[in-house]
Amino acid sequence: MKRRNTPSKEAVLDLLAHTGKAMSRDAIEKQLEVDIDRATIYRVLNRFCEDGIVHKIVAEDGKQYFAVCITSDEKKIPDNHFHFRCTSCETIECLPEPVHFAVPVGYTVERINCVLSGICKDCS
Amino acid sequence: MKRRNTPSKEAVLDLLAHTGKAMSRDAIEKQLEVDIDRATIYRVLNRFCEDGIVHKIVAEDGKQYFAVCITSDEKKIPDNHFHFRCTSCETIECLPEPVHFAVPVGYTVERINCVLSGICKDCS
DNA sequence: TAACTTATTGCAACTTGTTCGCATTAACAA
DNA sequence: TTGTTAATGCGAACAAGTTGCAATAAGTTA
Repeated sequence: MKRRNTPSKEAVLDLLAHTGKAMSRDAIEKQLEVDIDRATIYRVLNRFCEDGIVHKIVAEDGKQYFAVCITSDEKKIPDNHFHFRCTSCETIECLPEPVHFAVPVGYTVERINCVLSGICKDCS
Repeated sequence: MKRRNTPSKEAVLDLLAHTGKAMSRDAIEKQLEVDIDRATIYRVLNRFCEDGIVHKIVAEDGKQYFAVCITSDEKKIPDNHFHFRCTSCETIECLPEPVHFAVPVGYTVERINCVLSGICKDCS
């Protein structure tokens, strides 16, 4: 199933690329000038995830947040990185800090979801 | 407000202590012989969290999981530790692996929520 | 042991995040 | 220009978690 370009996809991706932070569906919906349906936003975002254009983080509030993956050219953010969730301004950003871990023998890690939360530099 | 001992609290804590893993509310509810209301289970668990008896993890499925905190005597699990979620047997366990991280200046970390997911040794 | 205070429970209703079915619309290739 | 089918909007459905309230029961005090 080949992908098609639509105004919705473009608007969402533009927004994510500009803010640079990880955003929840309702944050995206609010910041968009155009009105896009809830379900559509989720579908667009999940498609981006499948295509490796954005990645999804689940914070301790149980909500999904989406952020663009940094392209390999200007790779400032490693594949496995920490995320920082500011409980004051309610934003989530990707930290350049890579996640190092080791698991006991026999365990296979397929995905990681690491979120540090607290107060960011702008709010402290 | 002083805490009271009730059969519900005891049953939930016993279960968590025995399995040693982090469990979701519905897993707890299913494994209990006694019938305890959804809301009650959440209230019991959240009270345990407040009292520092159990800790809460939010996995990438957006659900809350609760596990007993290891007491300081036999401290095998450090305060900040990784969690491993097996997507096959759907269990979450605390790993002895501590989480090491550094944040940019100006950031204050108050809580961490780190979950690795994949296949555990029993399922591989 | 009886009376009393209030933490705890069960129930039902509610909120919120996310997904799904389906008919309609619109990319884009032929 | 036409045809295929991916993408959308809408409403309903679903699930996790919370909340209000009246009823129950722990544990303290008399």
